[in-house]
Amino acid sequence: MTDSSAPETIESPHHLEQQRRENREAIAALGVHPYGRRTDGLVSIQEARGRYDEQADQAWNDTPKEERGEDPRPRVRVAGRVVLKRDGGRLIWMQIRDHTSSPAPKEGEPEPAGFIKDLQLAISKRDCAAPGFDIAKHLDLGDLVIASGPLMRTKAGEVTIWADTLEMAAKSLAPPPEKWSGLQDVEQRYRRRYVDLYANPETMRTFATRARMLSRIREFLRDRGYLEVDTPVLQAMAGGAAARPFVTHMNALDVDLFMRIAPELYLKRLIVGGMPKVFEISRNFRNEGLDKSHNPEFTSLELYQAYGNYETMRELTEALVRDAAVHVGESRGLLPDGWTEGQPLRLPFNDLEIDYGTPFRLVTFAELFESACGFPMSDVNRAREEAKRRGLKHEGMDDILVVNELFEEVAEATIDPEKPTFVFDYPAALSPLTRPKIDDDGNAVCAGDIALAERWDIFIGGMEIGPAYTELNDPDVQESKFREQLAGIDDEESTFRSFDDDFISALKVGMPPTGGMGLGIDRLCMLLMNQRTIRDVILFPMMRPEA
RNA sequence: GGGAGUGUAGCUCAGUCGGUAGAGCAGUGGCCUUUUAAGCCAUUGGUCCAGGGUUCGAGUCCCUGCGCUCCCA
Repeated sequence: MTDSSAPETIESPHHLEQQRRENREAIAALGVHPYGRRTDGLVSIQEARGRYDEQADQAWNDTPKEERGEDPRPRVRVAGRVVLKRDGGRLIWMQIRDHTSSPAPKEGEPEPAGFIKDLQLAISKRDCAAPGFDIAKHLDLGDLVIASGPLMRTKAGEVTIWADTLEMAAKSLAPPPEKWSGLQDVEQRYRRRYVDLYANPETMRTFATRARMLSRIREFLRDRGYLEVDTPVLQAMAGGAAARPFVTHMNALDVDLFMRIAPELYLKRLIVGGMPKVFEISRNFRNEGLDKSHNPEFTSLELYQAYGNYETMRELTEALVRDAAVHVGESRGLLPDGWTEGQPLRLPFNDLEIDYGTPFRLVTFAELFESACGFPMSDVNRAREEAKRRGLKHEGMDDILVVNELFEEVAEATIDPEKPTFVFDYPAALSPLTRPKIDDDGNAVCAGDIALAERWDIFIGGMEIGPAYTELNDPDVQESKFREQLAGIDDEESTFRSFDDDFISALKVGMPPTGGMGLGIDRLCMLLMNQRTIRDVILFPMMRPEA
């Protein structure tokens, strides 16, 4: 920075950054590199606290200074971000934070499960080796430091590293959020997640839990013999779901491609090829709106099992969701002591207490429709009247779409949100990739005139978490389903019907009877981690680009 | 798309009836070797989202636009 530009810099809104640059220079002038170096032997704050030895500390304190020999107190080396600093002249106190630690709860508030408090450092002019004390003098809140020394407890009872070395790990040039209230601005929390993560440790906990949940799901599936695979994100045809795709262009081949809206049609090709049990935890992309349960890119689990059906998938899904709930509940300290299979396991979600422990509820589409609407879904004329009365879309729409509209508006709302619920046997016309339901004699099963399909959807906490099918494996029926066009279908639904010639070819090779399911991972995270919006379980949610 | 709310210092927020822009934290300069959101003294820091209007005078009232949040579709 030249002298001529200095006045301008001081006038600029970044004068706080300028002051930090000056502190960086002061540290560099001590011969210390302000951005640190490789450091081995670090322990987390959680580990450091665990190593504190009360007896050794007592023994040391009880020994007169002149009789002291080897210091028996455990030594640790810890890295962290300076979140509080109290400069006491020749003794400087700091609190440092890492991914395991949090600020002390406000007065009167309880400590959350697994709470680990930020760690205190004492940097004494007398006891800390040069240039540690001089570094400490020039530290700003937000700087990253490495301290080592014995673990002791102060008069006030605070476990502390009485540092004998203090090293610089990185200078922070950005002014940190307010030390007590953290980063509150919702938009800034998403845009600057790197600040949110350290300033609001609850955010760190949420994403650590999400990662553990995903590991657990993979372990659960691996243990049951499912193979994790990767299928194309860039697809010439976006199939397998009803959604508007993102379009992109591939220069080398000069073709337009779509970002996948679902991996379904590729995973089924793998079943054709002879992989018996596959799953993919995939990022899908849907060019639609943003709201508290929709992000344009989102994570889902899709899974297929040869020689299974939608019942197989129900059993698996219930076990998987319960297993995830147990593990998340455990890590949040919400699992009742001595919990065993079959007992209620209630996890909070907003105002709800959702029970993942006892068997999930099973209900058919037709039953739910009739109990909510007061007449059977096969009475399509009443359905039309009812839709009209309620001001729902109905004109120019196929009967079955009117029934579906009514189901989504009226019947779904009657599902107990505190009780995970499988809704079975959707109308076949709504499920073009699903095998029609047949009885033991091979006859189509209908509700009145409406043919049913072997599909369920699972609802938890008022959200649809995922569907499952007995997969349609008859290439001729699949081909006619692709060609079938319903009147009044919207653009998104019509992508379901886009004709994938190669997929038909695959089915012609022969796909075994197969059960398949999909599960919205982000929504499952919202539920199990009690987060109100999908943006609180996605590290970098979609935001309008800044101007 | 509709409705409600909101936008003020780096951060968290006040700002009354329209009358010279405020606090806490952070920062800067001091004092302090057991502090706990340390404390004490002094102090820097503002395009009040943008544009227009009303008015002697607008952070405040009106209009338009933009951003963000929540609710509804």
